[in-house]
Amino acid sequence: MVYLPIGMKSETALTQRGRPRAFDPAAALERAMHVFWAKGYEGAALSDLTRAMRINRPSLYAAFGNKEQLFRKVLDRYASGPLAYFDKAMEAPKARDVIEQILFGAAKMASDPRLPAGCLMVQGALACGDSAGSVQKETAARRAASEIALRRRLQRAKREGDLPRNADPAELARYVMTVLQGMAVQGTNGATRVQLRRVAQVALRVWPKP
Amino acid sequence: MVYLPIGMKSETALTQRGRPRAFDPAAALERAMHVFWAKGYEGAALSDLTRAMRINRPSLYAAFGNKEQLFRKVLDRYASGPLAYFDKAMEAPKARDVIEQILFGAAKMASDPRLPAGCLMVQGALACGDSAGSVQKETAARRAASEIALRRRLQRAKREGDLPRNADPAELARYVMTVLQGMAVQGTNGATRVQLRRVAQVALRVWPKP
DNA sequence: TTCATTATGTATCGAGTGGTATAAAACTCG
DNA sequence: CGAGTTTTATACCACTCGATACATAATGAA
Repeated sequence: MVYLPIGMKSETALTQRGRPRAFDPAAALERAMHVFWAKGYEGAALSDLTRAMRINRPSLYAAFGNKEQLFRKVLDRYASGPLAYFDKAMEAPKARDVIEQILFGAAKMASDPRLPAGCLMVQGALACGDSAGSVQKETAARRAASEIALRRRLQRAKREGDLPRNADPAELARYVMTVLQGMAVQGTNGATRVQLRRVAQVALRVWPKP
Repeated sequence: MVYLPIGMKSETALTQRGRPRAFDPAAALERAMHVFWAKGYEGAALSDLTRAMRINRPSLYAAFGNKEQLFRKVLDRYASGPLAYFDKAMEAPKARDVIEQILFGAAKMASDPRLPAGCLMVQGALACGDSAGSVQKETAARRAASEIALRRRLQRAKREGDLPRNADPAELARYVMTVLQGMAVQGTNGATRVQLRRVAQVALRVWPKP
């Protein structure tokens, strides 16, 4: 499971030396994601994490750094896993489809029975103490980045005549992100998939006809 | 500042005995609210609270019980203070005005420069560890209660012909709560008042004409 | 085998947590 | 003035937190 630096001479190439890992880092990271998702950064104690990941503390530190670095790796995994629907939706040809896929994707994810409720990017570190200020900024920055990406996508749609001339991409993007984040909160409150889908449908009524 | 039990005989009536309080409990509670609001329940350490409240630990425990009871008292204060716009909006005669006042009230509060960003009821205990499970349920229950109150108000509006016959009060109420909670998240991200007002205006476009 | 290397398991560290014991201080009542 | 009562301030408690030291186990290389 060791990734060889490419281009290394075969003479000095290190194969796997020392005692091999007894766990799968990807699976452990997935389990850590669930803990952070359910309890938040501060609410997730290292004992919670190691228990769920089925490794002990030194293994966690050797493989992932420390709690904060583990959380950042979890955020990456989250963005490329449960949140993948977002980037995928951006590739839809029509703006209306982009928004539909985003809203219904969020409704699906935030109420997936196999996953913790809500959204890690929202509830992972929304309000926390000073010691978690760094990860708080990180999640906020990622949320802001999603909004910017969506805004750019809507600006493109406007140039393409896919949105009416009086439409405002910035405020539409912010509106959609607001609904998304609200759906995350609703998810933690136990909202069902049907309920979230209906919220998405209502939210979609504001969409301008092209 | 002692509340006399009514009907007590004047002979045994206790006036203020013992050393008097050196602080104003209402002001201390207000300061505690700001700390919980900014840092969340778990992120607010007792040392943060006592420093902000300008009292020491035993005084806090004597006056407010413990951390959890203090948080519950803070929630009450929050509901009757910064969140008062919500109950007041429910008294508007027309459903459309109710929703407008709620959305613009939230935009105003979540971006008030004199207050922490966002909404205590959302970020106070959204995702947290097991030890905070009780307060987590409390904030979730209060959010749910607000949604029920709003739904009832819209049901009344429908009976009064203030909403079209095909309108669904339950899903409209859930939609409005979703936007509100999303605006709280946007507030923590530093959204300005103008930006939040625009979100409110966009959200209002879904409103059915009566 | 023997050595070097890496992972594991236990046990522990200092710091910070929520909460409290205790005694001095400040008041009212008699 | 005491006597009784309540608050304040200091110091401390047991516990949990994130993080690590250390010895052992398990592998590849020599």
